[in-house]
Amino acid sequence: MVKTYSKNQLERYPVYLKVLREMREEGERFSASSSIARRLGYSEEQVKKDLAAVSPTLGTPGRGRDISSIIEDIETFLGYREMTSAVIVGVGRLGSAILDYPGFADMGLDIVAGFDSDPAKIGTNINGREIYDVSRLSEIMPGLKAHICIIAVPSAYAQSVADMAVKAGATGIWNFAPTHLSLKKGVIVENVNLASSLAVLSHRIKTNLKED
Amino acid sequence: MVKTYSKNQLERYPVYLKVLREMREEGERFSASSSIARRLGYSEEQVKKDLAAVSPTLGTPGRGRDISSIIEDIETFLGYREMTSAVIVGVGRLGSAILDYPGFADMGLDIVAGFDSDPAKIGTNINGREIYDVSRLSEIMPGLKAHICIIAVPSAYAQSVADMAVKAGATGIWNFAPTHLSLKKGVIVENVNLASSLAVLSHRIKTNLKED
DNA sequence: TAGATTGTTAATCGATTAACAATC
DNA sequence: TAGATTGTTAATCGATTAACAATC
Repeated sequence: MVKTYSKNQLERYPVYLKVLREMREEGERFSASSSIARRLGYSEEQVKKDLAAVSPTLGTPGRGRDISSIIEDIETFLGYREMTSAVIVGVGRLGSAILDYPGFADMGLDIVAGFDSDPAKIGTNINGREIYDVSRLSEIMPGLKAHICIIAVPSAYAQSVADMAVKAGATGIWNFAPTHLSLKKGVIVENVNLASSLAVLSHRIKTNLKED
Repeated sequence: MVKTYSKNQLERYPVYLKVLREMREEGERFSASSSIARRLGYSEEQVKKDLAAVSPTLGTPGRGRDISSIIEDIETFLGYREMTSAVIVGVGRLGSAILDYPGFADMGLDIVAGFDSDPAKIGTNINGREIYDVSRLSEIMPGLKAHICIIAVPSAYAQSVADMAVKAGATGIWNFAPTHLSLKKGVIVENVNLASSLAVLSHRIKTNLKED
């Protein structure tokens, strides 16, 4: 009887959070599933189910849910209220964009160090995070107590970086390289695949045009 | 009897492409669904269905499919063999990383111009693409025949940029800002939402740990 | 009280997996 | 020919939507 959450469902929670915070900014105190659904283009039933699945705080029939409570419940569910350490490998343009983005801290993700192979970058500091030689990954990572490795290196190096990271204790890989990684069971890989995202966009546009 | 493709399915095609190109590099000429499935951790049936859905070239029982033919068929299906023009709004760290990435051209996406509000960037050139003042978006975009707008501005500006882009003829929005956009029916929005991606990763790691 | 919205069970819809005849 | 793998139909599984009693 353990609750399970599909990938799609998990992806919706940060979206709810965003909208609920907006509603709170606008001065609302309570929100009905129907109003959230309308804003997001979701069905009302889906919103009800999704929120009930993570919120022990019950809603009030006739009035809706207390916005601050759901925000808190979603934040707790998503792990935003405790910090997890991560390292990033590859601090090129994309990697430094990630390091520079302040939002991850609010999501409970603390990127504590960076690694790169470029001598010009090694020893520097990006946003207070030291950049080390990637060859020292397995030496340094365990001491940082980081179990998430963000991979932002070119495709060709991604698999070997992932292998090193797993040896150094990574249980989760956030892969920004446009390539598939094979890792032993038990290691979670989440891919940010722009080619896939673009495929969806292009196909939808094409299909949409044909309909007219 | 028109074939339809789910979001998940569409997202898989670029992954197949990557693996098939690797197999070709390795000197293979034919591939069985089972071997592709094994590499990717997909089920064999899924691979068979996915490939059959986009490939008019039939496979050979007992031998598999001709790798070069499927590659060609997937590329055609994904629209990689004809160019579509796009503009990008916001050329900060993320925006310039996107402009700098050479891969999109191979996916049929031609980013023809950039827009920003920073006077220091306006009038410059990134990778051969002129950067214009964002206030001139509606004036310049129609002449570029670009119907896709990539949004890489801070959240607060994303909705108004999207509205401008749609007025200027955009039918597709590739949204990298961490916010939900509301647009009129018929405009396709595809979000690259790192918060959602991280939510999936974190939850999977947590669940995984509990299982042990 | 009446209206609105909750939480939840049942029905539907869609996607994935299993099974198998066809065939190179 | 026998083995392998195809393409496709049927079965299963899971997620979304519909329906509705409970209640503030």
